[in-house]
Amino acid sequence: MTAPVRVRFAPSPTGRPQVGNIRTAMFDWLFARHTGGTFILRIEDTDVTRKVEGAVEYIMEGLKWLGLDWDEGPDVGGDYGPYYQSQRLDLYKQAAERLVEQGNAYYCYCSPERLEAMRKEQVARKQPPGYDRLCRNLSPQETAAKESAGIKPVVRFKVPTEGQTGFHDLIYGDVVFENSNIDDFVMLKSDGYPTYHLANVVDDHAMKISHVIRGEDWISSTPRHILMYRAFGYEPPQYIHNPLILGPDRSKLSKRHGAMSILEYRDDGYLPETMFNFIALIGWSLDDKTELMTRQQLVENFSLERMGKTGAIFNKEKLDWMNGVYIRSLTIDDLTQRALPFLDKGLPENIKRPLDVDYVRQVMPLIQERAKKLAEIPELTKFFFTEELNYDPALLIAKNMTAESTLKTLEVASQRIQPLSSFNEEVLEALLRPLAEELGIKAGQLFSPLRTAVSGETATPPLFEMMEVLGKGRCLKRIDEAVAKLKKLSS
RNA sequence: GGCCCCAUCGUCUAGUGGUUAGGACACCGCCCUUUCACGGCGGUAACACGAGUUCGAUCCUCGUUGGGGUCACCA
Repeated sequence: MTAPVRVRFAPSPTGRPQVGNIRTAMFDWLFARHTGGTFILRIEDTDVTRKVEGAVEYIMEGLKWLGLDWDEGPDVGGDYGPYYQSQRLDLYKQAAERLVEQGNAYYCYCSPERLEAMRKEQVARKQPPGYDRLCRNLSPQETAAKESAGIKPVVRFKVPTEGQTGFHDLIYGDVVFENSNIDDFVMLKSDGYPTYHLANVVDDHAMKISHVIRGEDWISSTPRHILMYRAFGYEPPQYIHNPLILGPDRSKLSKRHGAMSILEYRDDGYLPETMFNFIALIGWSLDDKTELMTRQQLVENFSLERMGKTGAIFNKEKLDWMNGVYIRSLTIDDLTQRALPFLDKGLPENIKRPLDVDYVRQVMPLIQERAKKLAEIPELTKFFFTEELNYDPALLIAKNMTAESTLKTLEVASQRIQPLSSFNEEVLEALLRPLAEELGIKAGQLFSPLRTAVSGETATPPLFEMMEVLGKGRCLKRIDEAVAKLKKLSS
């Protein structure tokens, strides 16, 4: 019989959730949901010095945004709490003391300064850096002396000096390390907090975690964990290390690369559907062609076996493409609702708020297939909202046209548009396309100045649809303004 | 540097002891077209190298090279 699947995402609250960590959380979640297991959120706040205020909230915000709901965690509780490691200090202390009593660990009184000097020297002598085990065999008298001197010790694990320690990773297979290459690492710090090594072993066991999914950068410390499980007499969980997300230079993705929190992607206007789909595809694939998948499809198809073992560069261009695909798949109402906050934030301040939702809804179809991120929608649509257009009058003049001919063309267009009783795409097309012919110019030579006159831009949605949304009054006013600009230009 | 991991187009990837080595992004053409997009069609582009095993290796083994990770009282 196999134990029920219980996986945890165990972030350290040191800032905003990075995509690499979020990906691990996604794999945890996908695996739990696929197997009907339990997904647990545990906060590893054992480094008082690195703790960042609000980080836990950010992490939860990021998870929720992607729809990664947890079954047990700090806010929802569960049978294995508390879910903050800072609230489980006694457990770690007891565990550490137990190993000391068993002879698997010992108190170390070495000062940070001594350790620092030791390391420096080891590096200078080209020796592999590592604790020299000075305190491993302290006599009771020496220990007593250190204690009475008031030195707060750390607890170090007594790593066997011979033999090997290995484990079977579900992705990487068997990985074996020589014990002689592992130093006596710290389990419990002098402030009474555990290190990651101790805390994760104690908690994963206490919380009955069945599978540990984490970044590949943890592989080299896994033997320490195995050694601890053995010392405690616990059965280690299954390990699944996944390859890292790399920056463009192929090194581990970090702030140096502008790395970015998942929340920044949200604020840039990437849809959660996109991020979910895209991130799942970094290091995992279904087959040789399926790329666009819903959350549900991902849950159904996810499997550890199809995870790769090579690090992957985060391909931003492809992300943009995929986001465009998802934006295009939205209904107009949905797109409108999602765009609203971005418009509110990104449109010039002098535009009246709140925005007219119905008007926004009319504009959306015109940019839906053009927007790659929600955050670029204000720029794409600003001329629908602003009164004043500022553009270089020279942009009004199309190919093989002059200021004079353009001026004349616009004047005629204005005259013809004025009497229109209905003002929509069809009517405009029926009026303007023949007009170009009548004037003896190409369609583009008429449409292009109109486009610029009406929008102030040279790249816009289709002219007639745009004019329809803008409305007759505003279009005429803008055409007349363009005429005035041209007059000024030629005078 | 020690230890560990990895290696298919520029990028993300599929793949098999015998394939024209497949897909996607990007890129380049062409088409559509009032601009920009979208869309359609087509194209350039990869098995790091060297041995070995084998009738035959991209695929299996070893080595080389390259890249990455890790060596804290951080996770």
